[in-house]
Amino acid sequence: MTTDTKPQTEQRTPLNRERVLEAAVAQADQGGLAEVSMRKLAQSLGVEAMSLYNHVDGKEDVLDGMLEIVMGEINEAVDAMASGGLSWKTIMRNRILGAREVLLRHKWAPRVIETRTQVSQSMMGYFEAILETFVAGGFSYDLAHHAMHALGSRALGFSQELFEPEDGEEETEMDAATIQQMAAIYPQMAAMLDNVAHEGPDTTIGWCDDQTEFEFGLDLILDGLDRRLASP
Amino acid sequence: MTTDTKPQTEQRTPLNRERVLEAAVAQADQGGLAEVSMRKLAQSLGVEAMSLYNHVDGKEDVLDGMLEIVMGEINEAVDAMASGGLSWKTIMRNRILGAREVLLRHKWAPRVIETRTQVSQSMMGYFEAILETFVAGGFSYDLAHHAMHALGSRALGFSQELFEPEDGEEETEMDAATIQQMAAIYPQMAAMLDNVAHEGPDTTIGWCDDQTEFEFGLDLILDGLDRRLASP
DNA sequence: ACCTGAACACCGTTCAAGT
DNA sequence: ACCTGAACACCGTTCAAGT
Repeated sequence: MTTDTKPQTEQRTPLNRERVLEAAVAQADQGGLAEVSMRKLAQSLGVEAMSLYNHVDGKEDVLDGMLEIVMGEINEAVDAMASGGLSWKTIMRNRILGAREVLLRHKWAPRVIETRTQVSQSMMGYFEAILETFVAGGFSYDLAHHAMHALGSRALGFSQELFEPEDGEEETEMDAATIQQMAAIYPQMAAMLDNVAHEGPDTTIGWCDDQTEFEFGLDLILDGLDRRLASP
Repeated sequence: MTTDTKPQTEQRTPLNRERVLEAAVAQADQGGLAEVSMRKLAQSLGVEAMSLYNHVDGKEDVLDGMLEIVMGEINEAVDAMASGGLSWKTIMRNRILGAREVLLRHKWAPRVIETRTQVSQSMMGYFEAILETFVAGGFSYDLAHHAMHALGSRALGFSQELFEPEDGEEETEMDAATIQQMAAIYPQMAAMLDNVAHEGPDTTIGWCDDQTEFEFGLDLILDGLDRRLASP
């Protein structure tokens, strides 16, 4: 090993925190959160699981770090949107829909956010910017506070969908027999499904346009806030 | 063993699905979801983990069953509230706040709901009743559909709180130094915290009245729906 | 300074064996 | 019919040992 040629095991970049976290994000983006175990993550980096502990404090630290990357992307995408001349409502809408676009690239992120026990720096930064927008729009701190609670996870671009199949899962197709059976027990549900389904191309439980529904709910809240701002 | 006296190992009730699920709910209510592993659950029933598989299909089936119990409680508490003469908005509000009360007794339930891949019978029943209320209130199926998406998890009585510490965790107390340090980086956040904190008794991150905030957000949405109903 | 192997204390689950 | 012990394939993590 006195030559300059590569040894048979190529490990020129000697692994560091950043590379570990980027690998974790890539892994989760591709195969879901289940693919991010210390062992599988190490394997994807060509190393043993125990080596990761030299660069990272443990599994929780990996998840924290993954979110830092995502929040970084969000803040980057969203800070450009606070251009002057627009109403607080437009700025807020753009910001939140911008955050949503980033989260759609990292579908695992909401589930990780929900399990954090500490608010991270970058998340605080995001909410500071949100709050700035409210205050600049004339909100009292009290109303701004209510507003942030009312938005909840919608501020970050996601909402709890209760009928959504898991990421990898396929949507449950419904044949005519199933629908008829359902109609007997849940007549209103069946009628609504029938009504909405006929507007779309196919008859599935996943018949909803997530983007449309997200914007409907968001606008409902923003309009509501606008009204309380006008007449407190 | 020909006598009628108890044998030394008392196992007169010979274990069944219902008892397993009830034990699981009790376990989770008391010690959190982490206490519901097949092994620990079995131990609390005085039995080996493998015995559970005689009454239950596996861990996922246990979680499904636990939710069935919770949804049963919700439906029971809530069905009494559809009394005639009240506006759809009042009925809906009472229903949802009723569901919320049940979920406050089972803090683990939202996290389980989020991980379900199939919509259960009792959950469908709940949403059927919600939908009935909308329809009886004059909603088109289209608007009712939007409304249910807009409510999201709020329909069941919970909303994604992003700054909430984990159930067992203690709230992060903030001393004057921390607040001052925070004020430098997040001035708006600090100002809002300061403003809201002075209304309450103590200076903590958990300074928010969850019930008040939940109702604020809920009313924002219900009022918004009312307006779209009046002028479509 | 970084990586590793063996080990520990947990998971959920299967399967053959007991009564 | 119900329960069990041993085993399998996974977790996250610690610790002493290697280079």
